[in-house]
Amino acid sequence: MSARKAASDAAPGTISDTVLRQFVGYNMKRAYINVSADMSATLEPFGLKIMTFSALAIVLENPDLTQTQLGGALGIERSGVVVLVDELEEADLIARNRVAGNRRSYALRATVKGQALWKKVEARVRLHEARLLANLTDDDKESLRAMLHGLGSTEGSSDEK
Amino acid sequence: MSARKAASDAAPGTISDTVLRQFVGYNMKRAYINVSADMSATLEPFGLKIMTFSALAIVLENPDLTQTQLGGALGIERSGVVVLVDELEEADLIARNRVAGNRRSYALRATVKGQALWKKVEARVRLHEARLLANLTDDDKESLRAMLHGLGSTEGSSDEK
DNA sequence: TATTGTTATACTCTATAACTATA
DNA sequence: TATAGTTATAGAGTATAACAATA
Repeated sequence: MSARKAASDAAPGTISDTVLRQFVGYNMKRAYINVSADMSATLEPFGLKIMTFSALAIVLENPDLTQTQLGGALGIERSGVVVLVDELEEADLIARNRVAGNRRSYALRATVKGQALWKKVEARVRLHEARLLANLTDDDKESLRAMLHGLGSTEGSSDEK
Repeated sequence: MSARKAASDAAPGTISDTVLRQFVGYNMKRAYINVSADMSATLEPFGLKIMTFSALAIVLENPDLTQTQLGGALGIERSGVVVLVDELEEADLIARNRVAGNRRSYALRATVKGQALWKKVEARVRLHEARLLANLTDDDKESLRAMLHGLGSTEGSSDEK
């Protein structure tokens, strides 16, 4: 017999992915699938999804911003913002306030209920991330966060020299 | 005046996301959006997508594996594997070979064309990742890759104590 | 004319469930 | 009965394009 395993009758777990695991992108995709699933499960009891959670955070930090600005901050289109804001408004977590002198846009602001919910959710998410990253030192966690932040900013380094 | 800016008439770029950026998960999502867009653009000239690229890699590394095994390695359902394998077979990059003694499953194997394409694509993707991570030291790149690998394995640390 | 919010639509990715042909 | 592959379908998430109201 050769050293090559007969993959077709081997157990599922014996399949290797050494080549793919050399790429940062592949590891990032697999990591994000796990992290986002955990995050979704954490938010679900609060009636939030990843994007409504994110939108709520931006609105709290930037009171009276417009929907277009919210979309810019979240990196999504205006049409997508409508859905998020609808959902948050429906849950009475943020309000579409009219702004004097400009009837085209809204001034988005978190409600008292939205502020209260945020405090609870934020604490819960922090706890959850701490568990998720329990294997890492504090330095490693901060290093990971910072490197991802660098990769997640506006530029994509696509082709510009 | 106070330190609070009037967000509603500020330029779009002035919206802050300091709170969200504290979370690893948010940075990972934003990073993955950028990285995957870059990756897709890199693969497109080769007629590959992220998942067909990944599937090709797994098949090359595990000749004669089954579709179910491929799905296990990629973390997707069997029904999704069919689409990927259809696409790779259509492009003559892998073949669904019959296996003696079991007419239920296929033995997947890369074609000569698939092997040749892989060499070119792999080199191109490596180059691309190097550019994407150009701001990081070699140690940082490896550290990032390893931490993501740790987060992207089977366990999700959801609720088990 | 340009901008803000909105709606309708479509596309990508993936899971679920039901089916077939084998075992 | 159980398994491998397949098919149909549905859902989530998001983008594109066209539109109305307003600037």
